[in-house]
Amino acid sequence: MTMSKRDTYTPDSLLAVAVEVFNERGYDGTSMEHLSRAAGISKSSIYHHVKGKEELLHRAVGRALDGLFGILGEPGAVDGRAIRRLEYVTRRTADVLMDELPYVTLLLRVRGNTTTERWAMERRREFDQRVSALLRAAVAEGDLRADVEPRLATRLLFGMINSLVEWYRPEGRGGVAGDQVADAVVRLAFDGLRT
Amino acid sequence: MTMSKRDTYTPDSLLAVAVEVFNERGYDGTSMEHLSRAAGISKSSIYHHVKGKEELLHRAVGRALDGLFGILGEPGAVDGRAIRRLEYVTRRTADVLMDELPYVTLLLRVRGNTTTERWAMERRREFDQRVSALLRAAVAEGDLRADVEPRLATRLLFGMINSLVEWYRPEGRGGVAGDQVADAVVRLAFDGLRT
DNA sequence: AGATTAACCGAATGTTCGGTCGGGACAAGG
DNA sequence: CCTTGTCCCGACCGAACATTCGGTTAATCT
Repeated sequence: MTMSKRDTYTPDSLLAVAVEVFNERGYDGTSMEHLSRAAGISKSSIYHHVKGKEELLHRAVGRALDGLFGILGEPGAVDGRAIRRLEYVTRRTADVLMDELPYVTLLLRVRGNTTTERWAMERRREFDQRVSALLRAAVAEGDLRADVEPRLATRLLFGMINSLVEWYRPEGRGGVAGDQVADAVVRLAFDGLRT
Repeated sequence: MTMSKRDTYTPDSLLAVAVEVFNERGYDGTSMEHLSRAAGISKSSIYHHVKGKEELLHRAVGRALDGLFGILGEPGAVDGRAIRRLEYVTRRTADVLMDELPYVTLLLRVRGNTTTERWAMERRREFDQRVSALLRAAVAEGDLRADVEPRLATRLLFGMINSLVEWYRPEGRGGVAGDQVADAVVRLAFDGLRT
């Protein structure tokens, strides 16, 4: 049987706490003191698990980016007609956003003040470009409206999806199920609000 | 003829500089030192024009909120069928976002750490609720799809519009004209991407 | 039992923060 | 040309900041 070890922090479990605080107060607005209080250990103990504040940020945005880029390798994003692949990526991006909500939230808010933040922004732009290419392909195949510039359409599409991090809260009281949210995203994005 | 006065800052012209820096580095990530360098005057001189960092934030978000609430009083937002009013508000919100870009950008990024930020968040929620009511009315009149929860639809709609602040840059090189952007927003929101 | 080590802490480090203070330059009005 | 008020500066302050350090505790290993 499994031994019950002392209840202690790992870099990852500490990360989970830190990311919550980062999202509440903003990365720059969060002090190590805030983190220590939220984690229930002293400020100096945090440095036993991670090198510093920026390592926590790096781990968080790295995890978010892994989730997003993972989508692009899935069969549904690789095979089939472009519009179907775009629909798939749209839905799965919404899924990943909700599954990895705090990590992606942090990713979408970095402003480029540190090396880590600039790296995150660059990788994120890369992801956007991959999706933009998909959208252009779908326009070329005649399945998407051609009267809106593809880059503009991509940005508005992501704007809609990414806004999830501003208001979506998992299940529980008053929370809509993730499936319904993802459905709504795909429906509105492709067919619009009108009857 | 008019006298040529000394070239000097007013609270408002200083605000314009400050808001740019706030948006680049984030409010918390911006020090008074950063502001002074960007404005070309010393840190202490800033305090001659404004009471402090937070007053700059307050002025900025106040201006953004005035712009947004102004829309709700315009004839196009008051008279006519609900779907037309919603379309009007959607387009005008996009317009205001682009006209007052740096100020609205700051508004959409506050996280609630200070009194000013919490006040801004509350007034913003108020605006969202006014639009949400409009959307519900349009659903009741049968002009909008009923298979997506109105609150959810409102959030996704705003998500799309508000994303403007993340990428729209006025005219100039590589910048699309504001009119075309607003057109695209309304078209995608109401009729979707599909052909 | 004794040695090792991961997990932790309180106190202190140097740095940067938002903000203050006393004074200097300079235009306008007398 | 001398006051007055505006605009600005360098020097400074206490507080808060991220990080380091020397040492303590308590599991685990031999």
